[in-house]
Parts: sequence; structure tokens; C-alpha cells
Amino acid sequence: MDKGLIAGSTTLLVLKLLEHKDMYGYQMIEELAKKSDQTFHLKAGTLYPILHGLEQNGMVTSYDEQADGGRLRKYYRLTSKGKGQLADKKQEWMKYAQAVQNILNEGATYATH
Amino acid sequence: MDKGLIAGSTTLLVLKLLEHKDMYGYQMIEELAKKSDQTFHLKAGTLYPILHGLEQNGMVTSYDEQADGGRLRKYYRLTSKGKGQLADKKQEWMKYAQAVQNILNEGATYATH
DNA sequence: TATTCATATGTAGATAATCGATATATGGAG
DNA sequence: CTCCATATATCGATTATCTACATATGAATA
Repeated sequence: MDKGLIAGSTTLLVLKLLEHKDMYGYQMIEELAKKSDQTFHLKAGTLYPILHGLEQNGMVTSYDEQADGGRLRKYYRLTSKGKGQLADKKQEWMKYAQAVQNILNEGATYATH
Repeated sequence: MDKGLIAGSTTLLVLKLLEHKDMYGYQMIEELAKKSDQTFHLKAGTLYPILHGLEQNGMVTSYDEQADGGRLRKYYRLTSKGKGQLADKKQEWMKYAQAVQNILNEGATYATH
């Protein structure tokens, strides 16, 4: 998958993952790959700086929690400000994707069978 | 419109514009803005380097042609190699956009009216 | 016990794609 | 004759991703 394509939508996807439940970084990487049927392979070196930035901007808060085995995980929770950002970015993406789709479909012939 | 969102799909859109007719750079910028209902505002400083790159890679060829007024325009024509590239990038974009869409639609409720 | 692997977070430098600014030149309108 | 739309072009800055590296824990295995 082309690196450039991912640009701009990564933050949107991260915010979306946190919409209904708190998650930790490593979990997000796995879940994105699974949910996208391996289309996305977000790298740790990409994700963690994004999470730090979102926290600094007040879009998420974080807290540490012990896993069963004793491992420490850093969970992220979406703030109300982050929910607003998610809604904005979602709408922006929809508009953009629709515009690309419209252009790509031009000149297409449709089966009428 | 977020700059990052554009990344990765610009080349695809340029190739698509040339699918059915030859065009010159300035014309592509105008047509993209019009066709996308002002969602895209591709800048000259972005487009021309892309066109040069496509030509170097054999995706397009170019020729000069005099406009009515006498202005010189540089037209670009899609090669068969470029057509292949267009098909590849189109498929890649569709797959990517569908994956984003699937994730964004999770947890959505649907009106049943 | 030592080693290796999956888990888990993190930083730094390289790469790529876009933008803004700037430059040049022509033709039409005022 | 000045200004603006047209038309192409280059360069440096910005931004977002990647690769590579670093650190650490716990489980499996040799």
C-alpha cells in the first residue's frame, strides 16, 4: 500500500478507534490491520508520535494500567474536544473521498444486463 | 481541505484527467477544481513537477501547441504504460478508500424509518 | 539457565509529497 | 501603459510517513 495514500487519514482512524472504548497503542496497530483486512499496517514509529501529539493538543488523555501478566499498558481515552475533532475529520474525509470517486467514475460505462 | 489528504491521490487524478483527452497543465488545475466542486485546488507548484516526473517515467508524452490567441501550451498525452499505471492506482485507491469507509462506519446506526 | 520471541513503548533520521513564494512571459482589457 | 488572467517553471519550507534503532517485560523453549 502506497505510503502517500495513508497520509491525512491516520489521525482520523486513530480517533475513530477510540470512539467507543479506550485502547493502548500496540492494540490499535493490531486492530487497524485486522479491521482493514491487512490493508493498513500502521507502524509503531508512526503511531506513538501521533498519540503524543493528540495528548498535547487535548484530544486524548492517557493512563497506565496493568495487564493480566503484569505488563504495563498506556491506555488512551478520547476527550470531548477529541470527539469534535473526529467529527470534523470524518466529514472532511467523506467529502474528499466522494470528490475523488466522482472523478474516477467519469466516463465509466454501467452494466445494464 | 487538509493537505495530507491530497497526498497519494494527486498522480492518480492527473492520470485520470488524461484518460480520454490530451490536456495542458493549467487546464488540469481548472478542471480538477470544477469537477470536484472546489474540493481540490491543485497548485501549479505541485502539478508541474508531477507532470515532469510522469514524462520521465514514460507515463505521458508532451507536445507544444499554439492556442487561438497565439499562446503556447504544452499538452500531455497518456501512454499505454500510463494507462496501466492509472488502472493500478485506481484499484489501489478504491481498496484503500473502502477500508477507511468500513472502519468509519463501525458502530453507526442506520435509519430504518 | 540462557535464549529467543511476541508484546509494548519510545526517539531520531531519511524519504516523499504538498504548499507558498517567486520568476518569467504572453495577450487582452481598461 | 498598466494591470490581470493565462501559462509554465523552480526552489525552499512544511508535514507525515517510514525505517531503524533502543529499551524493557513476560512466556516459551532449548
